[in-house]
Amino acid sequence: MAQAQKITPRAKDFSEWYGDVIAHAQLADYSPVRGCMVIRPHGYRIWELMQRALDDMIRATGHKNAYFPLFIPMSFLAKEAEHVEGFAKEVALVTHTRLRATGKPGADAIAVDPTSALDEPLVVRPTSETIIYAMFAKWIQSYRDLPLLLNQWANVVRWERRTRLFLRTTEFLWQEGHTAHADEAGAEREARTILDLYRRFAEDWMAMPVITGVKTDSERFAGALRTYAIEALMQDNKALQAGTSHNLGQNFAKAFTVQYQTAAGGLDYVWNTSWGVSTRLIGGLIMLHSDDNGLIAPPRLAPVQVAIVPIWKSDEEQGQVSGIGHQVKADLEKAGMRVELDVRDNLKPGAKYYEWEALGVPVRLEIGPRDVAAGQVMLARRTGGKAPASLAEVTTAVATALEEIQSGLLAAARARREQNSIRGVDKQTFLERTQGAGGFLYGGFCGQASCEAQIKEQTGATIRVIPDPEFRSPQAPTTCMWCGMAAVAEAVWAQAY
RNA sequence: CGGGGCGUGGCGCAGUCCGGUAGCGCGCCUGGUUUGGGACCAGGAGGCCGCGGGUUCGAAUCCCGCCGCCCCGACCA
Repeated sequence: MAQAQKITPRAKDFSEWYGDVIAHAQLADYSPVRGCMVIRPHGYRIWELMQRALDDMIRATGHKNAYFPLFIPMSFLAKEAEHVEGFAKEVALVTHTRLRATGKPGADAIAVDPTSALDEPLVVRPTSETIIYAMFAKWIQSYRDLPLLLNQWANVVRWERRTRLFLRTTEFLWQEGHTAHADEAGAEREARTILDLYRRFAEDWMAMPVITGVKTDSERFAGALRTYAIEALMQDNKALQAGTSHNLGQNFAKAFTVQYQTAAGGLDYVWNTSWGVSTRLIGGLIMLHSDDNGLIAPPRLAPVQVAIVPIWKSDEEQGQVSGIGHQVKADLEKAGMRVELDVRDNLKPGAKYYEWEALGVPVRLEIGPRDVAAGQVMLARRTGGKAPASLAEVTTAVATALEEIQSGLLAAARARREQNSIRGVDKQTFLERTQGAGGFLYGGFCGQASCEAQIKEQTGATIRVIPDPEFRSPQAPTTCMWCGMAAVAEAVWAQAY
């Protein structure tokens, strides 16, 4: 019996499983350049669906899209002290503009033309604060120009030492929002609005429950006053920072002289925010929902929501079930669903099932002669379960299934997260969990950076966030779970991607 | 940058210890029979054995040098 290459089970090796799922679901492939990936059509479609939903939400909150250049003068990066510090070690530089033929054979046939050296090297953007605020300085004169609310969809490059498909690639796609406000309250409100937007997107579209909160200084964005984040817990009990929203204060405004005249006639610096989510979200989606049979895509972001597999023996049956398949496909598409009809005749139905499962398709409809006779189709859910559905009401049945799968995935992920969250940890429990099962560990924090650093060094766990009130434990911890000194806040620790 | 693996048809691997001119499974192509959970038969296509040197009558295999990739850590969306 022919068997396709199997996906490594999660329990055996989570990393291998992750890579296998991506390969089997045809989401991405390794590129010839180390650390870069090719996003294949099935993976890119997920990104497009994410983009569409997020873009609608970003517009609905008053933001406009723009596009800033890939190249940034190197000197710009130096203008904000913390910012350089944070990114200097991972930027790609353009130093020359030409190659020349050498007349040598093979790989030596071309070489950098030394006469083409740039006077000032260009940085390939690792993020766009510097170039955007340089432009803001030109565009903002008066309080009447504020707030300025922009977003861009772009690629950025960070020369990370170690990469991982979707989670940390040298080049990645993202959206980065950049705004300017007249006062601190405006910037703070904006940073919070976006954090909430990200949270809604994660939960409503990705079926990914997140906890929100503020980062400690050590995890703060380079150049920001405060960094807020949404954090999700993956199936292996490691945390994923899924999105960040920064209140930049006046740091960049001062570095790039972004000033405006106040209503009273004075001159003041603007308050900025920046925020982003990236193709990393796709990695989160994979690690959150998928199983040993491959991807499980939440219906709202599934490139294919319904796969129809006709089953036949004779030519006559083939014509019949295919005909009904086409009809069902048309009906579902009319209802706005993304549908594929699998009429390939070189594969048995079972082989097709495995394929569509690996691709993460939430609902599969099987139509065979027996179903035709009974006026029904078989509706199989990627998350488990198979039942007949009347042909007359198949659209409703599928729509219901998709909604239930979507909400079921969110509920399951939330239950798993809560099961793997421990509140009120003491040092002993903390050590046990970080060496073993992992998960979100809630406990008191003294606020000392040195304590935080020691915990990281000894356990690999970091404070993911100081959680927002909604996520805090009913009883606030009074002492630091590590050093025993008075706690200034409750923190959520985890080992993270 | 440290640690561990690995580079052999598209993919996954065997062959390497003990040199003799490349093999298996999947996939692919053609034809036929099949089709309710990964079909079968027959015929076929496809390989600078990572790269460069060396030893040898002869190198995937031995020696020297290089390069690359994946996984694990330190750094990060």
